[in-house]
Amino acid sequence: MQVTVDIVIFTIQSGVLKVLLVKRGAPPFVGRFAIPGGFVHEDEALDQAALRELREETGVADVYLEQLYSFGDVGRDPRGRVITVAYFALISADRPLRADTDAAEAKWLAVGQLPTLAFDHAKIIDYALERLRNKLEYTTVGFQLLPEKFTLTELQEVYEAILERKLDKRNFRRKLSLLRILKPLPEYRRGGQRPAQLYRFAAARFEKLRDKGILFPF
Amino acid sequence: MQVTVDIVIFTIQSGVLKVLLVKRGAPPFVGRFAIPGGFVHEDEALDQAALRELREETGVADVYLEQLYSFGDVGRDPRGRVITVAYFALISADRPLRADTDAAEAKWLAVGQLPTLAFDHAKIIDYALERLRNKLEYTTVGFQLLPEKFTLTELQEVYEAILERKLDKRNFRRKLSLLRILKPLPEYRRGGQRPAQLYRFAAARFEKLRDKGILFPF
DNA sequence: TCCATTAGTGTCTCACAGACACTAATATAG
DNA sequence: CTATATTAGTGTCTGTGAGACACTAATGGA
Repeated sequence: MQVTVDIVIFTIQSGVLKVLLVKRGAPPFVGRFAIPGGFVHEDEALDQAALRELREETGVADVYLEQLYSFGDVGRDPRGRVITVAYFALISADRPLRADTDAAEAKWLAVGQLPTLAFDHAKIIDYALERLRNKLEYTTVGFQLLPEKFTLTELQEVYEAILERKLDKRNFRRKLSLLRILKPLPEYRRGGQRPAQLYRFAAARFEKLRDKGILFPF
Repeated sequence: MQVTVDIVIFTIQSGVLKVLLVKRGAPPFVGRFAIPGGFVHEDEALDQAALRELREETGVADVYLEQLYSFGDVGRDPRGRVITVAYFALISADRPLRADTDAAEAKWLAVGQLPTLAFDHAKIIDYALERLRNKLEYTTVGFQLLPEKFTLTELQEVYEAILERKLDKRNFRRKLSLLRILKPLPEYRRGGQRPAQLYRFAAARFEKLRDKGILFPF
């Protein structure tokens, strides 16, 4: 029995949630898009395998990565019995992928408009999306999709892109300020119209809140 | 690479949350308790393998069963590289296990007082417990641990056993009655002092609520 | 300097969570 | 048979947080 890891890698580009897909160059499913992944080596843990694949495909290392679910239907890979442990990862829009040999055929596609995918990867992405939407409501994963410094509007756009609905600006900001997990910086983002205050995520404060059982209310 | 499924099976006995464990008769970890499990066959899906193991170990079939997490550290099985897909199952207290050949050494142990377990099974149980506590708050898994007909006090005791804290009787009942997912039966449980009304779970109503995004508030 | 655009701010209402104490129905002991 | 112990069952009040809602502030560009 063979075991692979496959990784659903999300990012947000211009307010649209996208997944990283690679075009397959070898059978089966030649020419189809698939999520990046590969076989687990004999001497590496599952998480390590996922990290390795992520690094190989994107060149990035310190990203949010979490195991999603294992898919093991009998016919899911025409080559034989292959079980895959799916992961999902979030990377911020400001990190360009390295234009690598492997990644030559890698593309970011909007989750709303995916073509027919290889294997059962459509199902895996659906599952990842569901998990992402749920986690958004009680964790801080949303911040993983932003650069270190961001404006409140940018943060709100991340939530709106993932949840696929508009949020009220005043309510959104009120909730965030009650949580006290953002640190305002003495800097502003200029270039639009009125300059917007930049913030960074204060992870330490969040840890304390979570220990008290206070969750993230979106 | 070998793949197993392991199943954390919970039940509640006299108000105490228990896990089904089997004493190992063969190396490694002879004599230690482990959660039931076994190798995934070449021609069966993961879920099927879990169902089969569950049936073999307990003799019960239609129970709540859900994939938990996959554990694949390199050294977790001294026999070699074995990845396990862990499941968790809930069975109601009124279903006796068959006293089977396999189950000769099977025992229900309270989750609070477990001995040292084989493999990484302590970690797996911890993870299952966490999942169970979380799911209790937004799903109806609690009902899976009760027989078809039950009293409100019995239901509350299930919640208290899993969450390890006392709940207020009036608040508990008010919330349940607002959800309208219980159907009162024209029967009473006698034998204690004042007879208690019996209820059954009205699954159809719950589905509607969940579709509307209304969650389970405990 | 006027206008278009994006940033930023407060109140009110409603629903739900949690704290809290007594009455009702039966079983059992004397 | 009566008293007592035990478990079942019920309502109110208060505080917190979610969601609906509209205007002013600061800048860039025409």
